[in-house]
Amino acid sequence: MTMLLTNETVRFVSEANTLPNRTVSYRKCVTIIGMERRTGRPRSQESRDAILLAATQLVVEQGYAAASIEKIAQRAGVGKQTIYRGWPSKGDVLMEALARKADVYIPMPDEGSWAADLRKMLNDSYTLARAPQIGELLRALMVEAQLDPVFGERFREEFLQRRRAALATLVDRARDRGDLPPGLTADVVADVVYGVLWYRLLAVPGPFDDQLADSLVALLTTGK
Amino acid sequence: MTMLLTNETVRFVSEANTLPNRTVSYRKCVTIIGMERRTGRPRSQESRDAILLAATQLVVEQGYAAASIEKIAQRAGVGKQTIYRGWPSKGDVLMEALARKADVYIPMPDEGSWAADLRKMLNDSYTLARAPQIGELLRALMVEAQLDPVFGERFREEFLQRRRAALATLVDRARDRGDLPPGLTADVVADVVYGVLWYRLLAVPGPFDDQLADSLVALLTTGK
Amino acid sequence: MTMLLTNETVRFVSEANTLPNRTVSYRKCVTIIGMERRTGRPRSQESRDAILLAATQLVVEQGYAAASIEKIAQRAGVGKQTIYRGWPSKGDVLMEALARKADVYIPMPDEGSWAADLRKMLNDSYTLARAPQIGELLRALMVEAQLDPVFGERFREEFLQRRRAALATLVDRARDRGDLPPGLTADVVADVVYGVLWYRLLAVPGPFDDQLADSLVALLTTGK
Amino acid sequence: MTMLLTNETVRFVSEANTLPNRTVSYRKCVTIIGMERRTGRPRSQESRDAILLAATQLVVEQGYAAASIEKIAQRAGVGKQTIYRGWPSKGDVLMEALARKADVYIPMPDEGSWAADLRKMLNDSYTLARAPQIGELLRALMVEAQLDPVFGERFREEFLQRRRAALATLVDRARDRGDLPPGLTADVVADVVYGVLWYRLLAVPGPFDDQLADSLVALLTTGK
DNA sequence: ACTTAATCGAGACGGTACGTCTAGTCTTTAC
DNA sequence: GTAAAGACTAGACGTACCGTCTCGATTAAGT
Repeated sequence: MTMLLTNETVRFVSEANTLPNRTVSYRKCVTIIGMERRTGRPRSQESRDAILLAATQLVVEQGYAAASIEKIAQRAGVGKQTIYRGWPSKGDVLMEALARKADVYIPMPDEGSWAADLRKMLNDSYTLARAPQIGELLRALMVEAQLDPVFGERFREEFLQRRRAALATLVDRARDRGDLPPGLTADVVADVVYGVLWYRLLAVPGPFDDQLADSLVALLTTGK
Repeated sequence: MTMLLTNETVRFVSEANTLPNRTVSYRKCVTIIGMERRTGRPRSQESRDAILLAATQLVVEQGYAAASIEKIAQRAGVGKQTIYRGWPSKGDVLMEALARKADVYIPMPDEGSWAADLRKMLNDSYTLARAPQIGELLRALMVEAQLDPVFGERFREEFLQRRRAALATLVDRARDRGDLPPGLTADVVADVVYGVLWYRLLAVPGPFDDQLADSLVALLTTGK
Repeated sequence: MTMLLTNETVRFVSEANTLPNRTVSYRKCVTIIGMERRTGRPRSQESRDAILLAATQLVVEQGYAAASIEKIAQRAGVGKQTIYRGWPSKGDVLMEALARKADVYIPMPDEGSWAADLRKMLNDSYTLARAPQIGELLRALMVEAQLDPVFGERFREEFLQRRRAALATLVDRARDRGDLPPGLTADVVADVVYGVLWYRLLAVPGPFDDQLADSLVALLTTGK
Repeated sequence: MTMLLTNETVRFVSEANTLPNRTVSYRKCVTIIGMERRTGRPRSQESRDAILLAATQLVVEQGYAAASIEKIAQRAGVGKQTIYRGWPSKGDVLMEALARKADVYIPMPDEGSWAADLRKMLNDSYTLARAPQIGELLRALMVEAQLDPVFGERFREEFLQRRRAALATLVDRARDRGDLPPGLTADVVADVVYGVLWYRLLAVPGPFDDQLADSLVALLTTGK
């Protein structure tokens, strides 16, 4: 069988097999799924790293508006084409940069009670978002998702929805334990938890404080 | 006959019998079709209106990324300078366009109880945001606030904070009535109400539904 | 009557009236043919001058291959768009630069005899081409004419043919005087005179010497 | 003795021994001068052929500007490196392509008289240049000689000077026979003959006609 | 048969330039 | 006396090539 593998097909394949949601070069993928390597010079991992580092630095130091492809390439000491070859859009660069930065493991606590689970989840998420580099990247990603609808779709599916799904798992577990306040659905919990997170990131300059987390826990653990 | 021929008029004339769908400055147009020409200066308000209309249309029809100052000016039949003269940034144009569109009066209901007040506030806000033109403008404003920090500051103060303040008034009134669940502060209420609103606007493509509003009311009216 | 006016038609009009063969902006053209001026900021003569100077310097100092639009703009302290606005191609920039340099008046001597006229014409032409800056520009123009066929057509019509025509005038006058060797046509004279000129410019690094001019005069004044 | 052989040294050697002026791979050269052959995979003659064919086709079909190394390699089904390995510049590829096409033997007629020799030489040269594929290649070579001075030097020495030398041989022979018009030197003859040839190729779109050849013969055979 | 070594196609690498678009400013003429 | 028109410098966009550099695979010659 002959088959033409592109980044697109690779991404599809990797998702179909529930692989990690990073943009994956076809080279790695074919290694993973056991096919032969492609010809030609392999993509440079050093260049990839330099690009992700440069993108992160620019966003953090000078803001998203200053993070042009041109400047990223220049700071990374890389040709522009190398960026276009590796990612379908600037947003995807940032999404992978964020994944690198915060190894984006989605916390799946099991602390024994809904209140403790929720508290842990909130702490993890808010601590992450409070880190300045992470916060800047998150804001940039949300902006890019609005400016580039195609990337926006990817961002929602690969980033936002996964976090909603993780929270839904906690909710399901709480419901099984009979721990969940009546009338609370996974969607509402996610809307409140992530709504407040993003709203504080984008709309209110101040940081998250523990008091806010306390209030949310109280809100979401109180039966009617 | 003396006649001022520009590339634009010429192209318009040549297309006049076929495809009149180009943007044409009204000034030239009225000359061609024989109406009285306007003289003097009282162009200002019409230009403002045309600019706000053009900005709204572009954002709604083609998305924020397509709404450049250049295109707004062209569609409005206006010089770019007229825009720069009237507003300090593109975000401010959009903010005024939104104000025109939704007459953005901030609802201050007094329905007799915290639950009813909150419900009314939620309904008003979410109905507004659900209107497609308004939603697009809001998304554009939040993007611009991230890209242009100076405008962002203005947007927070003049738009976001006012809405938080209005909600705070309701909370204060409820507290005075002894109606408010214990442990609930105006800030937490605002974070939840507007957090969910913006999160649904920016991060989740689906519309707000009444069920979500119900859940939020339940959440925010239940004592611990 | 409807009429479509473009820069191209304007150029045609200006040529139809045997105006100087410079690329002419429509603004100047309508002035020439008596129409009103256009609105908007006028094109900057200083920018035009800087562009032509920079182009000449780059061609002369670093050779034609180094004379990119980008470098010309940078050295001239000018936006690229200003170049694209003013000339349809890089070749046209060089053609105008040459016109500036050598005020490209086409010598039309009348020395009383075919031999003297020819000698004068040869001296003028070869002296011009021998000047290093002129020679480099001429070589660049001929290269560009090969690389860009559209410009090539313009170059042939507006530059090469005019010089052939001037020489033809001398030949006609000589024939009227009965001064011309039999069997010599204007085309053959032009092919020999300009053929040798361009061949020495492009193919033989050495300069033109007076001896060569002497030989050509002898050749073209001798009856069979 | 150990010696590092490169294409450059090989060319020097081959020229020092007045071998044919084709670009010669060192493999062939060392065979010629009797050294041991190196190991490794031999260069592919099929690739060389495909490259020359592709280059010729691209120049003829789409013009010189379209004949990039990248497109030549792609059309030939060849890696770019194979081209860079075989020729020092694009001009050299074209020079060999021309040699293949027109087997570029330089005609050395001996027709018994200066007039007949010259006529034969003119006919041969002009017939060749009139062939469309040859003409396009010649124009491309002259352009490349201007753009790439290093190749230009090679082109002048290996191509242009050889043709001048051949013509000079005819002139010498004529002078020996007492056949040459007085005052005519080999250089002047070459300047006129090849000047007209290249000028018609580069500057005048029309073809060479026999009448022009007649006129040149008349011009160059007439004593003062 | 096995090693050595240079070539092959392929294609990524850091760069430069292309021609277009927009930002925000500046300068005319028209009304 | 302001508006439209549009030119100005500046710089990013995404694409095409440049000449170089890996890759795995191929192809002889010399063990």
